[in-house]
Amino acid sequence: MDPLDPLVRKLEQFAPLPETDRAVLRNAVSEVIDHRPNDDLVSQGDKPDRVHLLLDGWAGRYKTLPDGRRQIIAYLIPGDLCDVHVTVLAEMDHSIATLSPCKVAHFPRETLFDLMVERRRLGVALWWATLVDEAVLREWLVSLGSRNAEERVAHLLCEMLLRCRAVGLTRGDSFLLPLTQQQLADTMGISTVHMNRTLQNLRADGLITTSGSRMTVNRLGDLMALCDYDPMYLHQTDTAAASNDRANPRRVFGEGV
Amino acid sequence: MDPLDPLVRKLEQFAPLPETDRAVLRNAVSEVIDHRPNDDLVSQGDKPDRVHLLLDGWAGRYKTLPDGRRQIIAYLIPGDLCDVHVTVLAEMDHSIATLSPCKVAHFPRETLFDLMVERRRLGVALWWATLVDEAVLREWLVSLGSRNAEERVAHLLCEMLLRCRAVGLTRGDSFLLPLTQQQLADTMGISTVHMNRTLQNLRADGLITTSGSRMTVNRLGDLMALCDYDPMYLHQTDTAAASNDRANPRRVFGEGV
DNA sequence: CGCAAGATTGAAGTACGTCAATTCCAGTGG
DNA sequence: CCACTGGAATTGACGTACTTCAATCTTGCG
Repeated sequence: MDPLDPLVRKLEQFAPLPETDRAVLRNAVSEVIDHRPNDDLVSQGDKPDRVHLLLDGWAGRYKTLPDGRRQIIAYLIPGDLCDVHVTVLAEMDHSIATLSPCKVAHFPRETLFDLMVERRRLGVALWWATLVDEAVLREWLVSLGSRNAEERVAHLLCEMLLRCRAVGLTRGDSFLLPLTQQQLADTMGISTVHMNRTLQNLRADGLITTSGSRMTVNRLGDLMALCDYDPMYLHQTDTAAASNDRANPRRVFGEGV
Repeated sequence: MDPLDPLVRKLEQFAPLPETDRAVLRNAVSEVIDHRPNDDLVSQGDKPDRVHLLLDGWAGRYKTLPDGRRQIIAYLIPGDLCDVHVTVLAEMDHSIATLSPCKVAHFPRETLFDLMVERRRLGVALWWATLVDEAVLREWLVSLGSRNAEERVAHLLCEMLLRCRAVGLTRGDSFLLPLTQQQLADTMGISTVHMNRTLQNLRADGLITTSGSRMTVNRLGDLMALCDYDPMYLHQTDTAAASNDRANPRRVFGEGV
C-alpha cells in the first residue's frame, strides 16, 4: 500500500493529481518513522530543514505559556503536512507534537520548495491545503471566542468526523479519536473537569457514544444543529468527502439511547 | 505619494522588492475607493473576482453566529491584502468589513494569481504575508483559549503597536486605534462591559493612556511582561520594524500617573 | 493482580456575562 | 455660542458558566 495515499487523497479534494506529480512526491519522501505519543516533531524556535508528513495517528500544533498552560492550536491527521510554512518562514513559531502513536515521513525542505515552484499544479494543491488549514483556524477562533463549551465540543466533533471521512478514516458516523480528555480540554480552552462534564452532557443527550477511543456520532443532524455547523469552511468537494467513507455511505438517523 | 507604499513596506519586511516587481504591482492595481465604517468589502459565500488592498483605515475579518454574536477574526491595517486566498479558494468562508473609514484599492483575481505564479520573488513575498497572517491567527487562538481578559487586551495592544510600527503608522509608542469598545469586545470574545472594565484596569495601572482614538503605551516593557509577549510570531526583521517608526525611535520608560 | 494514567465526582470560588441606567461627547442646527 | 441628539463609554447589582481542589473510581496492561 502506498504510504502517500492519505496525502494524495487529501490533495485530490482540490483537484486530480496526475501520476507524474505523485511520482515526484513519492520520489522525494523519506522512509517512515514511528513515534510514541507526546513526542515533539518540531519545537518552537527550530529552523527545521524538512517537512513532516503524518501518515498514521494524530498530532497537534501547540504553544505553551510560561505558567504551564498549553493551548493546542490545530489537529493534524493522516495526510496532513505538518509544517509546509518552513519553506518560507525559517523559524517555527509553535511546536508540533504527536498526540497518539504516529507514523511520520518527511520531505527535505529545499526539495519541497523547488517542487512547489516548479510543478505548478502540485504547488497550487499544497497552497490550497495551507489555506484550508487557515480556514479551520478561523473557525476554531470563532469557537473559542463565541461558543460555549458544549457548542465548541460539538463543533470539533463535526469537523473531525468530516475531516476523517475525507481521508477514508471513518466507519459510518464513527471515527477513532485517540485523545485524552486533557488534550481535548487544552484544545477547547476549558478545564479537564469541564471537558469531562461536557462530554457527559452530549452522551446523556444521546448525541454521541464513546467506546474506548472510538467516537460515534449518533445523530449528526442534531449535533450539527446544536453548534450551527456549516462545513463550508473545509472547502471540501461534497462528492470527494462522501465517496471516501469506508462503509455506511448513507447516514443512519436512528434514535440514540 | 505612491498608494502602494504601505504594501511595499510590508512585503519588504520579508525581502527587498525590486523596482520591476513594484511596477508590475502598480500596473495591476485599481484606483482608490473610499469606504465608510462598517461597510462589507466581501461577504461570506461570495466568489469575488478581485483582491482588496487596504490603503488607509482598519478593516476586519469576521463571522456571525445565528444568534447575532459576531466574532472578529483578524484586523487588517494599511498595506494588508484582504483576501489573497480567493486566488485559490473560490468561495469566501468569512466576511470582511471596514471598521473605520477606509481607502481601498484592488487587483483583478486572475492578474494577481498569474503574477504570483510568474514572478517568483513577488509570489513568495505574498505567500510569506499569508503565512504571517496565519501565525497571527494562531497567536489569537492562544489568547482566546488560554489568556484572561487583561492578558488578551495587553497582547492585542502589543501586537497592533508592532504591526503599525512596521508600516510606519506609529508615533513613538502610540498609534491610532480607530475602534469602538464594542468592536474590541467582539474581537476578544468578551462582553462590552468587561472590555470597558479591562481597559480601565490597564489605564489605572498606568500601562496605557487613551485620548480620542489614539492609544499610547506608557510602559511597553511592563505591558509585554503582563501578557508574556513574544513578537517572534510576527516574523518581522527587527531592523525593518524599528526603522519604520516615524518619531521617538527610542522608547521612553517614564512613570505613568 | 496491581499499578498508573485517565475518567469521574462533589463542593466551593471567581472571572466574566447580562440588564438597565446614567454619563460623556462629538457633531448639528438654531 | 448653546441647546439637542445619538452613539459610545461607564457604572452598579446580580446571575452563571466555568475553574480549582481534592478525592475516588475505572481501565488498559505488564
